[in-house]
Amino acid sequence: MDYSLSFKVNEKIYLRDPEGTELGKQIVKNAIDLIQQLGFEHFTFKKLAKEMNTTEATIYRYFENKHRLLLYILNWYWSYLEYIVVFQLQPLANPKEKLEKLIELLTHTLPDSAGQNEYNKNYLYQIVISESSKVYLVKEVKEINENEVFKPYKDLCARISDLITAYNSNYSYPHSLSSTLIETAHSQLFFSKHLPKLTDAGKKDNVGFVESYLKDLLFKSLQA
Amino acid sequence: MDYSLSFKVNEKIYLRDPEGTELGKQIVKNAIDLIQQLGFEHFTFKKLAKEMNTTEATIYRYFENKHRLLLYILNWYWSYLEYIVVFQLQPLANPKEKLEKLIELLTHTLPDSAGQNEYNKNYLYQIVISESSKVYLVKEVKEINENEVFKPYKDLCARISDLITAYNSNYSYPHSLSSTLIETAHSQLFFSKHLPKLTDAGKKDNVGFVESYLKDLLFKSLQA
DNA sequence: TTAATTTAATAGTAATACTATTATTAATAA
DNA sequence: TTATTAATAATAGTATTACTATTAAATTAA
Repeated sequence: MDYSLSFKVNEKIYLRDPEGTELGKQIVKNAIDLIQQLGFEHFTFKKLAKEMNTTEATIYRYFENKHRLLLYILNWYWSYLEYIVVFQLQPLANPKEKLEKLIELLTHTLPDSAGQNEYNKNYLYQIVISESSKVYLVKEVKEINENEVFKPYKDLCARISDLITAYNSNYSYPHSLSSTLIETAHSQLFFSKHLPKLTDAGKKDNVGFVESYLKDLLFKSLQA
Repeated sequence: MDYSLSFKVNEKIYLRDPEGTELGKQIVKNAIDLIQQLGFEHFTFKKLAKEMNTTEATIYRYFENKHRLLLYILNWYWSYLEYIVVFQLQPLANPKEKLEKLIELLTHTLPDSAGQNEYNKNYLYQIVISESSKVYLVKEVKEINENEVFKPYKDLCARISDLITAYNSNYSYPHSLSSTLIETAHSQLFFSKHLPKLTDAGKKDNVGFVESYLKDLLFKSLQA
């Protein structure tokens, strides 16, 4: 098995493949750092260019705009997460254990793998929590979706859906429950940190709290 | 009982109370129409001013920026929704009926009430679905939250939490479940319309689908 | 070695977000 | 009633952002 771990992100997302050049990889790496630092609204190509000692125009040759760059980063994340889910659940014996492990993966930073790419996984997960919904909550969602750029998210969702069905084949909402688990992991982590009154989290261990809450939600939903 | 239905929105949100003048009311009304039409990213004060035959600077005298204007609109929505929830559930006999009615309210456009204000409730609900998370998913959330501008959302959440506890006093996550129901109502409605593979919705009646899904999620979570 | 091609930088423009100043209108006091 | 003050809105800006056309430099191919 040829073990080259690279995720071919849908080429409709970029103008020029950032994986193809050193400069391209640096753009993505630095973008992850800067988006997490500034937030997506305050992130601009000019600031990114300055950070990298290059020019705005150079970045525009790789990505049409900052929305596409964010979409690229999230596609990479969703693809990587699906890969991790598949490989980390594979050795587990039964559907229940698989689902428990899944929740743990959904609520944590991506584990590092034998790593060519050197994206900061913690920053990446912060971006996923705070910025990911901004790639689809836009008026242009229809046109954007036409190029299959949300496929990795849908694939991940379908994968989780299969795990759910394996655990309880009578459950009627496996895809909705999958997307709810993903989205709720993010929103509850965000709320427990910034707007704790919207949760039941205590002062410490937000991650443990969200994990418990989601496991409760999941397994009660799947009770016969 | 003096039945003047006006929601005093936290005055930290605006520079000048839009309820205080005819022009102010028109700004909010037209903003709701235009944000729903263009999406928040493409909405600008210049476009709003043009729509109303006034100037950008005039709108800046009411709201510091478009984020504050969106926050104002959502505060109004959350306050109104809490009011509707209280009054529509009050006559219902038992906690189960109340929770069922709650889900119906969460998944539908606000009902019109004996109405001075003439905001378009359908547009308002579309904004809630597509734009509401953008008011808190920002780097400045801490500073923004310090002025209590998310209080109506927290109050609504606390109110729902009480209904949950009334139904099952042993449930450990009433606040988180409340915010999950609210957020999931929006995301599942959005997904079933624009990214249906993330849901189990059929071709028609998305609202009915989301309603069923949320009721299933809620009552299974609260099973003894 | 020259020509073709790729790549990146310069130098823009149009739109957006916001503000300082001035003009106009309305309210109040003399 | 008129003068003064205060409130309000419009004009005319600036700085930043988002994006592009053109040119220069570097690389590769003939």
